[in-house]
Amino acid sequence: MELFIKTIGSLNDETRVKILNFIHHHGEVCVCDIENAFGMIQSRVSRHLKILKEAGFLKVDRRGRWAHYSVRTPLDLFRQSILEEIKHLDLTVPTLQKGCHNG
Amino acid sequence: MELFIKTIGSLNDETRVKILNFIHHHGEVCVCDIENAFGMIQSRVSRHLKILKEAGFLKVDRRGRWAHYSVRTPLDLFRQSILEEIKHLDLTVPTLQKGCHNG
DNA sequence: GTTATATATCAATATATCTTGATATATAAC
DNA sequence: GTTATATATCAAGATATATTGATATATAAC
Repeated sequence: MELFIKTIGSLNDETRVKILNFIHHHGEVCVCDIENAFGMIQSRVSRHLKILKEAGFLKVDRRGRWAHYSVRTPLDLFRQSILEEIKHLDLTVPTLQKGCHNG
Repeated sequence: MELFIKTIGSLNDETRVKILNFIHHHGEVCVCDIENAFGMIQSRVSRHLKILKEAGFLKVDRRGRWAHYSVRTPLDLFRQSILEEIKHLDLTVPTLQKGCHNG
């Protein structure tokens, strides 16, 4: 039950649904990509990513100074069906401008 | 997005997950069945049922003084997959003693 | 009509969650 | 070593949600 509630709770916030959809759409992004795309301050983005990671949706790959987030694979069927449902919401996905403060 | 958050939010509470599982397991129950099975006061049960109904999981059939709740059919695949996931949690389902204060 | 029962809703308090700004950590460049 | 950048975490206030007890509504029995 605990993990189920954690998984559900991670999606009980529009911001996180949008961030998860953004990552799912673009494949792999770093924290500052999300800051830029959504115009959010860093601490807010970092906190939401942590929640989505602990809910089993995301993985992190740390390379140098950057933390690269992407959808965890393989993903169980339950989380897959949630991602599908989110995709069907047809949310506007902000464009991704790669290059954090150095493009 | 609004309905998605409403659906997710309805499950972001252990009590409601247990109530939904209880109804799914037993088929059709009235409000007092849930009061009895879970030892909850009526206003609390009524409020949770309303939230689950508005989230698209339950339907009500009012017969006389009683409101009979059951899982909505047909249920879309997304909500079906959530019900399945809840079933796999293997929660303890309280027994159902039919007959509200008159058994 | 009155009385009892089943359910729904409101108001108040308690609890949890989100956002922000500040601070901490960790890597890279120098 | 120092300085700059990327990310994580903490503390405080703001917002949302859960629980309770009281009240409202609606049906049934009398």
